[in-house]
Amino acid sequence: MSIQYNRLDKSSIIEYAKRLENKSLREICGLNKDLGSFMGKGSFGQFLEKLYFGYNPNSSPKPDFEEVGIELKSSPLKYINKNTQLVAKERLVLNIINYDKLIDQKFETSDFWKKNNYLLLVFFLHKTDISVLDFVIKIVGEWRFPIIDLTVIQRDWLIIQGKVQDGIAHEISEGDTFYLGACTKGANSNSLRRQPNSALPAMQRAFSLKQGYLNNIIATLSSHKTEKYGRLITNPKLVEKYTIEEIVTLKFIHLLGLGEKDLIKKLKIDSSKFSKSKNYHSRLVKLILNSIFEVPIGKSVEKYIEEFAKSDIIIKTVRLKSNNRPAESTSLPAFKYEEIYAEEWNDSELKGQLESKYLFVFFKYDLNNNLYLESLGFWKMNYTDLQSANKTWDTLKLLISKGNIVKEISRKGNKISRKTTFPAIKSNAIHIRPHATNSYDTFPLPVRDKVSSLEEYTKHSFWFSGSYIRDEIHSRVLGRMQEVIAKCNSI
DNA sequence: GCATGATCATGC
DNA sequence: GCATGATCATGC
Repeated sequence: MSIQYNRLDKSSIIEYAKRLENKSLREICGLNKDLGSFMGKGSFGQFLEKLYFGYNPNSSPKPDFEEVGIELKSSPLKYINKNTQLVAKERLVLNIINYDKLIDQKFETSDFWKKNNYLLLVFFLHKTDISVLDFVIKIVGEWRFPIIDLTVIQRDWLIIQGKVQDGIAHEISEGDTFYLGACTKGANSNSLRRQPNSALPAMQRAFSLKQGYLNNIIATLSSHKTEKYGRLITNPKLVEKYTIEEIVTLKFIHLLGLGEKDLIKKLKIDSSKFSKSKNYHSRLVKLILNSIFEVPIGKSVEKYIEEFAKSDIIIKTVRLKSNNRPAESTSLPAFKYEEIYAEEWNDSELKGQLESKYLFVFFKYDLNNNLYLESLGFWKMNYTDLQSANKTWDTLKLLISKGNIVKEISRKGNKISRKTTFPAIKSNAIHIRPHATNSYDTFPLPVRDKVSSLEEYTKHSFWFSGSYIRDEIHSRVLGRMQEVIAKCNSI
């Protein structure tokens, strides 16, 4: 095929790219044979550049279409909600961070901004077991960051730069930031890099757009856009003055210390429909958030409030006893044994969950045993704890792959109770517990369990341990909230 | 009173 | 019918 566009003309490039929609590379490039190795994560992008746009993939710090400042990026999509909705399969990985150069840069003239301020995005539907040449391209469009997002992104960039300047590039986490992350690039010790201001090596990282942010881009570019969003940040002036964290905290100040019943009364919440549910307090918190942030009925605050959706915020509600110990540990969604068996830590679901940004809301029992709203705030797991979670995950994976799940079976009448070998609560940040409707609610095992001979086992999930919530999460959230309030009071 | 296994109400 | 976000129940 011939390549028909003009590198010096923006609209010619965009128009040419648009022709990809609803076609595969094989179709549009008229290929009738395979081209060797098509596996590997970046290969779609490489073929797109080489076969369709006719230039060789490079790792230049300049945009791909240098003359007009456009950077070409491709990224996989997947279907969710029973194949009705297309969403990003993963974050969008941008340029690799050069730690040495980053520390002296200004955002406006940084490598990140020079390369990525004007993106041409090609989203394709990912499928396993087919050649990348047959992936169907679903959405093509140009993207420039809206000014209101840019303040958040610039602040994110500064947070990442700050960690590198402080010699803690090895402690960077995606949970540090809202829209722009710094994700690891490469899976093993070959991916370690030198960092300035510290002798410790750091994982190689690249700037990336969070999955939630990408989903917002997808909804915006997609012609079927029906999603409506609400905003925390209603104008650029607000976000110049306050961070997202401060905006959320300030909205809550007048509710802190209020008892459950007062909150329900004050915000006119109807909690009667779920008063017997075990997730009562979580539901109550969601309704409180809906009321404060004016979320329409039937929508969730995580998906409706644009800033939460774009930064993949996970909301958790905890009841604290008067000694600050949580009444219960906090669960993550149930995992599939087969997935743990098949995945590596760096691509694991757990790592993704633990690198997220959380919004924790704490209720506490007063001396009369009444619950009141005590504190709230954003939290992300630190580097050391993430490493300890990695060990817990490794242990679990080993047990699953050896079929060493059940330690002991006991019977009482017709009730069977089983003890597992799974990592226990101890002093660990996370542990593993059942998470099922009952013990017959199971997921298949990749390897038959040796003791019980079971081929499927009660659903389990990872839990944040009670002592970890008290010592790490709650104390950080409370301290941070007090700092934020003090700072805002002084403005 | 904690650790651990078991289970629940509800929404989509 | 299952995922969700938890709490309940029991033994040590």
